[in-house]
Parts: sequence; C-alpha cells; structure tokens
Amino acid sequence: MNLMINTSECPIETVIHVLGGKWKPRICRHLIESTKRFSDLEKLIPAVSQKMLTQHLRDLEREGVIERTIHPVVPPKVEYALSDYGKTFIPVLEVMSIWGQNHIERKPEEPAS
Amino acid sequence: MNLMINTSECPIETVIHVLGGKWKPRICRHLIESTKRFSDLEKLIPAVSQKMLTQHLRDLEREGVIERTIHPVVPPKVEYALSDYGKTFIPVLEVMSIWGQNHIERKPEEPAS
DNA sequence: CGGAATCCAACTGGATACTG
DNA sequence: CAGTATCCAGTTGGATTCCG
Repeated sequence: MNLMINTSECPIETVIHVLGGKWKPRICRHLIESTKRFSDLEKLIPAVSQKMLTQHLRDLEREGVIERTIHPVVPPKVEYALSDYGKTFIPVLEVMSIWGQNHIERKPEEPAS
Repeated sequence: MNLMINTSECPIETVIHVLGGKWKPRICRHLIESTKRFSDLEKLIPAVSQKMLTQHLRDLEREGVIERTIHPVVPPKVEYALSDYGKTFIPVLEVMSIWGQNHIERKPEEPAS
C-alpha cells in the first residue's frame, strides 16, 4: 500500500476534486448506465439547475472522465458519455458505493438537532 | 454492480461527505499510519488551522471513522486513532489513491489561465 | 435544446484571540 | 496541550433572465 504520505499531491484529494461537486456523483452514475442527453440528465436529476449541470459536465469533461458530442442538427442535440478513461473510474465508484451503502445503513438516523 | 440509481440516497455522495473537508483525506492517511496526537497532526499538516483540524476530527469521529482518547494527565494528551470501523475504510482509500495517482500523472500540467 | 450571464444567499475555511 | 469563540474572505451553488 502506498498512500503517498510524503508528497504534496494527495491522490485521495484528487478523486474528491474530480467528484467534488454537488451533482457530480449522480451525473457519473447516470452516465455509467448509458449515454445521456443534457435534457435527459435534467430529468434524471430534477433538483439540479442548468447552470450547475453545465458547469459540472464541463468539469468532468476537462478531467477527461466524460465526452461531449454535439450533433449538428436542429434542434441541438448534445450527448454526454463516459470516455474510455472515465470507464477506469467505474471500479473506484463501485468500491466507494459499496462502503457508502454500508455507511448509510450503519447510522439509520442522525439526530436532527 | 449496484449503483443504487433509483434511491434518493447516493452512497458515493456519502463517501464524499465523510471525506469532504479540505483536510480530511490527509488526516485519514496519517491516522492509517498510526495513532496521532493533536499536535502531531498539526506538525504533519502545517497548513491546517486549529479550528479546521478540530472540526474535521470531530466530523470524522461523528462518522465513526476515528476514535478520540483523552488521557487525563497534565498537560492534556489526546490521541486520535482509526476505529475498527474506520479500518474498513482503508481499502476504499487505497482504491481512490491508486486512481488518483494515475490521474495526477495523466495530466502533468493544467494551463494556468 | 442546450446553453451563457448575472446576481445573490449559504456555506467553508482562514486569522486571530482567548482558555482549562 | 488541546482546544473554543469570533469575525471575515472566498467559494459554491441557486434563481432568474436571455440567446443561437
């Protein structure tokens, strides 16, 4: 195991950075299932604003995790898909998901106060 | 694979929440190595403020990931250690760390502008 | 349809001072 | 030593409006 304790770069923070936006985990999960249009994601994540959806998609694209394909038709059609590189992220998300599920079940309620 | 697409709870967000503070990944990495005192962590993470170190330690304790032991001596001695439950988190951090290392190497420089 | 631009509220984290 | 308390700046995200 190498946790890179002695480097200034922290790889765990890197992962947090890639996923660290309010809607990025959900976007990734939906794109793992299949390619989605912008409007599909809006329907799948009703609470997200257009601004944040756009911004987080741009972030994930810049990280190389997803790919954006513009189909030059009217009305505009833009599709988002996991890139090949992004697919290497799936096992990481799986491991996180499994621990997270267990963690949710572990604490059935948080005291509200 | 079960990514819990259809639940309102998102287990990936849960992991992000547990680790989602500026210094939490580093705190966890140091505590994986060994039990540490408050002042040890301050030395190991020079840039962290007392306020944030305290707050993040409390957060991680509340999540059950770490344990806080007060030794009733003068001067005060408080030790932080990974709990048994927190040790179940290590493999998750490892997987994240490996992908993160690769991701750092993948993009040697970000355009500053 | 798929955005961009603007303004604003909420939250996060830093600096500093004080304490059992 | 190991905190707590307060104030403040920066960042994140939401609401709204407008556009090719």
